[in-house]
Amino acid sequence: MNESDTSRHFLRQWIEKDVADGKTGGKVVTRFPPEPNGYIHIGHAKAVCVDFGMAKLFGGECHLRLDDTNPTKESDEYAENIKKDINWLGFQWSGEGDGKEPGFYNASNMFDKMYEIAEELIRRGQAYCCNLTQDEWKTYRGVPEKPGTPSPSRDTTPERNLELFREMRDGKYADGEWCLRAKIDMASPNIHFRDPVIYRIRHVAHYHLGDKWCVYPMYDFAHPIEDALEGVTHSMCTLEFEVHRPLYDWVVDRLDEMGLLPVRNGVKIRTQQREFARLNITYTVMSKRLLLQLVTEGHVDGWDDPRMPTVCGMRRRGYTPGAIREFCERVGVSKVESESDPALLEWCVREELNKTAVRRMAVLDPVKVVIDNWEEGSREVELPNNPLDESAGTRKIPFGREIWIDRSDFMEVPEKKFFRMAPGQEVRLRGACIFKCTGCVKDGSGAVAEIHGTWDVGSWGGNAADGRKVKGTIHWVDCATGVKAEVRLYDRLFTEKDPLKDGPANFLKYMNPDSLKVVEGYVEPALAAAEPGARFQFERTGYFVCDKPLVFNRTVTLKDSYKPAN
RNA sequence: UGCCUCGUGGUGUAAUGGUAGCACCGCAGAUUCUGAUUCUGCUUGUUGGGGUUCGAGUCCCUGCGAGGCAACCA
Repeated sequence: MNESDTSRHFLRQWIEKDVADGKTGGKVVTRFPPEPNGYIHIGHAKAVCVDFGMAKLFGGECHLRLDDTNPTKESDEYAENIKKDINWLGFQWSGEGDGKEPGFYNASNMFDKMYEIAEELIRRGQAYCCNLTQDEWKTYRGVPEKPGTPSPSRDTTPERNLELFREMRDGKYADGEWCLRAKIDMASPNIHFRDPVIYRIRHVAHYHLGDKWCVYPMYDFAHPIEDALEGVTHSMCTLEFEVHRPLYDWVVDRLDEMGLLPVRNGVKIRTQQREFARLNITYTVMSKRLLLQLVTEGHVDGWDDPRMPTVCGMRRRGYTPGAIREFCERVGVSKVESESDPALLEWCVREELNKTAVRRMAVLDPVKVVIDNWEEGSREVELPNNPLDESAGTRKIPFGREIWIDRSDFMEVPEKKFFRMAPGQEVRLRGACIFKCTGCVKDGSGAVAEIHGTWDVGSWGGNAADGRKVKGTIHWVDCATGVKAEVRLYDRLFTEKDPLKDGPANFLKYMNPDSLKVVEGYVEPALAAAEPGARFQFERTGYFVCDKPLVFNRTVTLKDSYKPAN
C-alpha cells in the first residue's frame, strides 16, 4: 500500500484543504510530542504513524518533541528509548531542531521563551498570580452549570503580579503557595477557560535542565507555544484534548498579538489543533500508568516483556515495524472511540512474515518415533527456506532411524479426519518419506513413550513411487542431530475483552495465568546458529523470533483450521 | 445534570444528497509435501421517531445510547 492508497480520513482532508488555501506557507509541519515518562506503546505507534505519516504524505516535516514540562515523572532513560522505538518503527524526525540534532526538540529548551511570554501576559493584564489553595480553587472555579467566583487576586495590578511572579521564579515560595493564572472567563461553560493555571511552582530538578527552574509551565500554556514557535501547521492529538482546543487557540491568539507567530514565505503560520480517537485493543491495557504497574509489581518481566503492548515488547515478541505500520493504517483514523480486534494485528504480522520468514522445523512437545526398517546411517533431506521465495534458497536437514515428532501429531485411536500419524495410517514426514505407523509403546502412566513404524523405501523425497496420495504431512526433527532449545509460547495477557470493566483498580484479576508457557523442544541443526532478532516460521506451528541463542519467542501461531472432532 | 464530541455488519473503516462498499473475524468449498499460504463463495449493518427532497447513512428537529471535561498531569 502506498501513500496515495491510504485512507482519505478527516485529518488528511483537513490538511489538504489548508495546503490548497495556502495556509501552510508551502510546508506542512507536524509533530509527535511524547512526554518522557514511560515507554511508548502500540497506541503511541498509531499517533506516530499519523503524525509522521501526514508530514510525509504532504512532503513536509515532522518534529520529535519531548514534552518535558513536568519534571516529577520524566527521565533520560525514557527519552532515549522513545527515540529508539520511533526509529525502529521506521520514522525519522526532520526539520531544524532546537539544538544539534535536526528535527529534535525539547519543550524545556523553550522555557526561557515561555517565561518571557508569561511576563508579557502579565504586563498586558492577561495573567495574574493567585495564592488560593487547590481546595479553595475548586470552590471558586465552581461547577460547569454555574459561573465560578473570581479569585481575590484577579485584579492585582500588573506591577505587583510581575513582582510576585519573579519571586515565584526566584524560589521565594513553596510548591503550591502561588501559581500564575491566565485571566480569561470565570463564567465560561468550558472549565478550561475559568482562569486556568499556566505556571506552577515545583522545587524539583528537571532531568534535562537540572535545578535551573522552580516554576514550570502547564501543558495548556506550553503546548501551543511549542507548536507555534516551531512553525507547526497541524497539531494532531487525541480526543480528550478537544475541550482544551479553545484554550489552545486563546494562547495562539495572544502570541499573535505579541507578534510572535512565525512567517514562512510571506504567510503567517498559525498552528491548529485537531483530535482523533486513540487506539484501543481488546484483551490488553494501554494506559501508561497501568503498564508501569505491571512492570513495577513484577507481573511481567519489564517494559519489553513480549506480552506487553509496548513497542519494545512487541519487538521482542517478533512483531515487525511493517506489520505494526500496516495495522495502524488498517485501523484507520476517526473520531469514534473504538476497540480494535487483536486478530487484525495478528493477521498483519502473519501477512508479512509468511512472505519473508525462513522456514524451519521444530518439535515443541517431542515424542520419539523409531523407523524399524531403516537401514543404518543417515540421509539428508533438502527443503526450501521459503517456498514463496525461491531466492531464499534451500537447506539440508539430516534424517535417520529415530526422529522427534509433536505429540499432538499422533493419536493411538484416530478420530475421523485425523490426517496425521496413527497406527495403520500413512503420513508423510515432511520432505523425507512416507511412513506407516505399526504401533506404540507406553510408559507406566499410560502415556505414549515411543512410536514404531516402517517407511516406504520407494518414497524417498516424500512422494510414493506408485503415485498414491497421502493426505497428511507432519514435521519432525532428527534425534541424532536435533538441538535442544527453549521456546516461550506467549498468549494474550488478559482473559477479559475489557480488563478495565471493573475499574482500573481491579484489572489484575483478569490477567491470563497461561500468558506464558516455557517449553523445551528440539529444533533442526540450522537453528543453532540463529542470531537474536532473526525471525522464522516453525512449519505448521507459528512464527518465532530468536531472543538469544537457542531461545525462541513465539510471535503468533499459524492459522489452524483443524478442529478436533468434539 | 453545563459544555463538547460521537453513533454504519461481530470488529475496524468507506460512501462528502444519487446502486451501502472494503478489510479483519466467522462459515463453506477448491488447490496444497505446512490442516499454513493461495483461490472461490456465503452470513451479518446505517440508534428510534418525525421532517426537507424526485431521492437521506449523509441535511433539519426530537428522543435514545456512548464517551470526554470539572489536576498546580500530559
